[in-house]
Amino acid sequence: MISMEDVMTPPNASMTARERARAELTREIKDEAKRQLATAGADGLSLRAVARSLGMVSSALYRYFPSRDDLLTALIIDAYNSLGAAVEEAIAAGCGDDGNVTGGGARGQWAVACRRVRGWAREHPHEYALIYGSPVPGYRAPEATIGPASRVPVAFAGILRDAPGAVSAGAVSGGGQLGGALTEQAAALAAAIAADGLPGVGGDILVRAAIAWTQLFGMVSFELFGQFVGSFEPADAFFEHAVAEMASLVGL
Amino acid sequence: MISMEDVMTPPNASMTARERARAELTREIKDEAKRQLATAGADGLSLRAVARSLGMVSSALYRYFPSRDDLLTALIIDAYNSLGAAVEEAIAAGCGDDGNVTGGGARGQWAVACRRVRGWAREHPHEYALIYGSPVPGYRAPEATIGPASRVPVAFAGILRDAPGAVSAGAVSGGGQLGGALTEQAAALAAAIAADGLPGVGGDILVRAAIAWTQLFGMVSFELFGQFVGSFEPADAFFEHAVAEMASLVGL
DNA sequence: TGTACATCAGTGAACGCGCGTTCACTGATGTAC
DNA sequence: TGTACATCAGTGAACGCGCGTTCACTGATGTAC
Repeated sequence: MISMEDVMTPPNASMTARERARAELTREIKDEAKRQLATAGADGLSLRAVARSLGMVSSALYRYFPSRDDLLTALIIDAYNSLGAAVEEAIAAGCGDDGNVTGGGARGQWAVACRRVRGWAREHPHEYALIYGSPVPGYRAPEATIGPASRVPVAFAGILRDAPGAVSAGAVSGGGQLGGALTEQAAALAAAIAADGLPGVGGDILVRAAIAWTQLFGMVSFELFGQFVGSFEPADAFFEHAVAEMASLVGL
Repeated sequence: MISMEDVMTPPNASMTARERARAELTREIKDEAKRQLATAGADGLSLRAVARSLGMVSSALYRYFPSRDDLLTALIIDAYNSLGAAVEEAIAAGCGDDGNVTGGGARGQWAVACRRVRGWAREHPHEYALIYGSPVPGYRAPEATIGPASRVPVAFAGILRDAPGAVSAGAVSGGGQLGGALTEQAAALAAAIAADGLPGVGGDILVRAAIAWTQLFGMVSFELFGQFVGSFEPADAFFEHAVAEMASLVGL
């Protein structure tokens, strides 16, 4: 069996030549696989084609990934982490995709985070499709993807938590108080997040973060998957407008 | 070549036996193909497997669809039309998925339309993935899909148009006036729609409809594609809450 | 420092599979007179 | 109403292709003494 460390470990001075070669080739295999996603999609990802591009024989890949699905899983985890890190860094730097400094404050952070998500998606459309597109039939994402997948929503919740006046913002403009079932789900989720070491996020904030999060990814998916063709394409102006509207909706 | 009429024509009394058989088998092929989408996804859709299930030899399908891509196109058009009709009917009837009559008015219509979209998607998850999921690599949707694809957004725009006070609602809560580029795109789109025979929809309304539309499909996609696992699942309560919030956002 | 053994990476052949599409064909259905 | 011909539906064999995965193997790298 091949452990997660094989997939994650970066090259390191204290490694043997064998270990260094292994880490490097593992990365090269994933890089080539990502390149192939672009032309064939997740379904068409072929171990044989990857091996061919790397000048290896296809059976050699089984030294690195025990099956095609494990390679897919590694790509999915990489994609979530890449997007998550990009968003976290953008929020921390308070800097947009285009280099524009957007005035501080939670509303500015919100805009910056949205732009970074869109920017990342446009830079890596096939990795985006891999994680936010239709599921690959017959493939079930293992537990290990859950953590990386939550980085973006958690980052969004963080923006809302740090917003002035967030604590008392139980009721948003139009929806009134949360319903009973939703309150329970949100509280359970807040507890789970607190147990993971990120306390201080109220359930109502999580609900608003989820609304913002779904809206944002709805827009990005529509743009990337071609639903805007013939209407709001290019989507830049629409995106900026919608981001501003959503900021107001979630109380920023 | 096989024309679109072959794909669309329903059985009819004035047809010859041959024509009736052809219409019926065309439908059966599509039905079986839809069933297979569920297990294999769009990429895995196989002419041979469809033929096998129908007790035919694979080459016989070429009498009905000139290639696998043409069959896919027919399925996509069917799916758009099925969803579009469901939403239009729900709005006209003012009745929700669950049979609840939601009080009249634009806000009630909005909720009913949203529930119907979600309901249809949950009833036909694989057809939903076909039209709103990641694009099938190597497949380019032909022009013929554009009309059916626009039925839902047009229906949403219709709700907003008929809302009291819609005409003067140029500025929504948080975003202020539309930017220049967005105003132009919206105006062009409004003109295109008017030319198609559905006049009276202002550009600002189209922008709001698009915001609502992306939010709605973002939620439905997240639910169907598994992004809510471990948080707002089941998504019913969250969905209802978000729909109410969005109604306010778009001025209903 | 040098040797003996264990571990690992990569090879090449093979297995068994399913796919889309073409083509010459047979037999049934439709049409024109 | 009956016959002659044209059109169409479905068959079965074949082409050429690529895939994931297994397995016994060779040679290089690492480790323990």
